[in-house]
Amino acid sequence: MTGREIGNRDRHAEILLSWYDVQGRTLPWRYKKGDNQANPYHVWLSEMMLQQTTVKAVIPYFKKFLELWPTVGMLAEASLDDVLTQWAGLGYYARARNLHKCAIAVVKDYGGIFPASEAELLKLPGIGPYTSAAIAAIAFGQRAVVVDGNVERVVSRIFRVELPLPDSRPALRGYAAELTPPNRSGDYAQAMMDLGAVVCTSRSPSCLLCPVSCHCQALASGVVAELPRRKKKAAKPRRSGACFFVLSSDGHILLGKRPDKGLLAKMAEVPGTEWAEGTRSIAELEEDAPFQASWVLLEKPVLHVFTHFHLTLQVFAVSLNRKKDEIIIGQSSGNGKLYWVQQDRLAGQPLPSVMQKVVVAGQEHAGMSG
DNA sequence: TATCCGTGGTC
DNA sequence: TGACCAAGGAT
Repeated sequence: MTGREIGNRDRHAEILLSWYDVQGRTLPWRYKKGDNQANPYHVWLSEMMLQQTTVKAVIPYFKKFLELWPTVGMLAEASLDDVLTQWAGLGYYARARNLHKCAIAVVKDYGGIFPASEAELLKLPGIGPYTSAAIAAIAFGQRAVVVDGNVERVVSRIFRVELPLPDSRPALRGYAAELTPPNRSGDYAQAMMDLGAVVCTSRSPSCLLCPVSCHCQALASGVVAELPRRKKKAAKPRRSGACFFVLSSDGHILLGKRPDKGLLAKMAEVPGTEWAEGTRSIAELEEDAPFQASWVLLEKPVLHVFTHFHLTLQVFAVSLNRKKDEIIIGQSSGNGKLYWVQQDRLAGQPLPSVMQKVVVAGQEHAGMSG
């Protein structure tokens, strides 16, 4: 290590904080000029939503949650079903279940006041190493080493780390710790993440606009775009199944509730078959309908990509008279009873995006067939 | 340690 | 179209 590089490390935080003071983004969960400190509830809520999720996707959800539940105490008193409903579309629904669980724990164990230490925060549901460090630094001004995907990318470039992720994680964390200053820890953390989000991006980084480009070993070596390296991921398998869209003459749709654990746990669904690898015949799929009816197979299946598999969902549809037919009704995959929901009240249901697609497909079909 | 867990955008 | 990626955590 040369003397110049050591000197650069000392200057790194200083330069980055100056850049942040001018270039830092205005985001709904950041304290505004004139406020002393961010609101811990706002910081926590935003960090939970931002896990593996883009700022753009989070902003409308963050605002909606604050309007509905302005304090952690009010969120704790909400029903899990309401929280899931409002979270619907944002993905990774375990976050919403942990959000609710955590709010209850903060009220019960800490009198509704978030603990300020990284170690205490880490004990709470849904709060891991990244989120505990981020809250401690941003909400409580404590020195904490905040390492997210942005920081990993920035640091791997500054130090030209050739070892691929995730093997490089311990080394990247060590470098991040070296760079983290004792003061303005929260601003520094957000500055690093802003830098990663706006300048030191994964694709086509803007090195000409980078305030710390003179410290960047990857830039000096001409390998910025190649870092960080990552181990190749396995190809996603394909699964398929069917959904059964039932529309009543008085405008109700039949829904079920998913199991308490696993994929899309506790969310609402259009009842259907299991999602298995391989392709079953249409006739075979129809045998799994919740009841006998004149099912019509929609022309186009619903396609959806989950984290670890591709899904092709055949959609069967039927219209019937809810009162006259007094069905019949089978069970959802969650082993619960199916229930009717008015079409204009679907926003009150915790329907994940894949099921929103199914509903839209079914409604389009119903509209076309009169 | 490896796998599971959503979604939308980009190239 | 498909692969990759984004403010990770739980098991």
